[in-house]
Amino acid sequence: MSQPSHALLEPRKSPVQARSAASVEAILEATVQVLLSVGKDRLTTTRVALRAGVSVGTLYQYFPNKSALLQAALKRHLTAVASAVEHVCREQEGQKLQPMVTALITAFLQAKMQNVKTSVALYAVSSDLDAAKIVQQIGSRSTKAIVQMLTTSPEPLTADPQLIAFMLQGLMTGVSRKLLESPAPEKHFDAVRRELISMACAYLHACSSR
Amino acid sequence: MSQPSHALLEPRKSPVQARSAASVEAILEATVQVLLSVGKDRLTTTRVALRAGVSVGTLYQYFPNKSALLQAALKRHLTAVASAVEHVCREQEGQKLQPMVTALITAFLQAKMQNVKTSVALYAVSSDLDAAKIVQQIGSRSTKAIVQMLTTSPEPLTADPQLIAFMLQGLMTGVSRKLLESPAPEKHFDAVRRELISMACAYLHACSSR
DNA sequence: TCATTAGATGAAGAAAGCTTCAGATTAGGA
DNA sequence: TCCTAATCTGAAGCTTTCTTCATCTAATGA
Repeated sequence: MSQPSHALLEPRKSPVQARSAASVEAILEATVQVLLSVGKDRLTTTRVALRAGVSVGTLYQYFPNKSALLQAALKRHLTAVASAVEHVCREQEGQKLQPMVTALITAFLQAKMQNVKTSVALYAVSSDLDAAKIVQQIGSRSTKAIVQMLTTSPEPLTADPQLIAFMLQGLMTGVSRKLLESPAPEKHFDAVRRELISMACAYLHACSSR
Repeated sequence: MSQPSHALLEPRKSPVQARSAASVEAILEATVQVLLSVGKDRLTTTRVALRAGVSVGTLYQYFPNKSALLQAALKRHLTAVASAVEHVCREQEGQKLQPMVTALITAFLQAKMQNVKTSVALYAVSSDLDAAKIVQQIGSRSTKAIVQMLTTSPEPLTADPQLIAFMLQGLMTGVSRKLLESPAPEKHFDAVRRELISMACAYLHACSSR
């Protein structure tokens, strides 16, 4: 009688004992693994539970349905990336533009490459109707942070910071996605990072002297 | 006895009479509409057939299964975009870098915005295991065209053209996707296009004088 | 006109997956 | 130690969806 079920996608139960927290963790981890090995279409709750080493019943104790499970996994990953971005942005406030974007891009890429497989696996989830909202929602956290950072730079910007942040995000997500989905992401990581920084710097330079 | 079914995803039958060609067209169109209205997860072959104004049986006369249907719809759209890109690239051979990318970006965006809804709807399909292969396959057509175009410019490039093409594609797809998934794509279309060109030009400028 | 081929239909078989729930097991505290 | 609450289990019901195929209708050409 604690909560009327107004939010159908929230966890049904919060872990109290240590073992249940471990179950939730295992389930989320297994979700990514299954996603990666068989794809979203052939992902079944039973399969996830099996891989997690628990029974389906346990899974449904913490996630009201399959969709919620996928969204939870996605949210977890996106939040990690957004936090990383917010962190550098705060750190770089007041700096000049070039070091700013260099730090931003480095941090973003690192967060994505931290667990390449997770990132790739979750692309399949992210384009789903409801999931897209989550992506935008959490993505806007990054936008805000970037805008805030940009406005603290001593170098004046001629274009709308909001627009610049939009472009930078588009650039980073687009390029990193292409990289992650390429045959050997690690191999070209450094070269791509360099180019990414080079492009962003060139762009910002143009923005601050137009 | 015409063809042994070696390719499970190819159409079962090729339209001979006009009405069947119309059916195929209607089915493909309906696929996108259903995708858009209820999302990939709730897309059923029956629903698509209903929307197309044909029976399920007819659908299965031309597509061996649901997956093939989705892939066909995706392929159709990607091919159109790739063709547009190839076309401008050929057209711009020998030009200077700046007009090149300006034309490239303009053509790419136009192809995507031609039918905004189709593009958005198909994002949900594109991230699926098998579909990802198609995306890469057709995407590489564009890469080749861009590389080819770049190498014909009189301005010398210091970086690997392959890498530059990669970056440009990442930039264009990333930004256009963000735009398409935003609340009002048309509204910011022009501003984004300008920035896109600005960024690409700044980048290429850096590439040709480093 | 009529035979033959192309195309369309949709009820129904079969499979697959989601989700539940009644009962078993484990942990924590009195 | 023993009771209570937390957690786990997995067989099975229920629903949904895919896909087939026997049959009907429309077009083509001789």
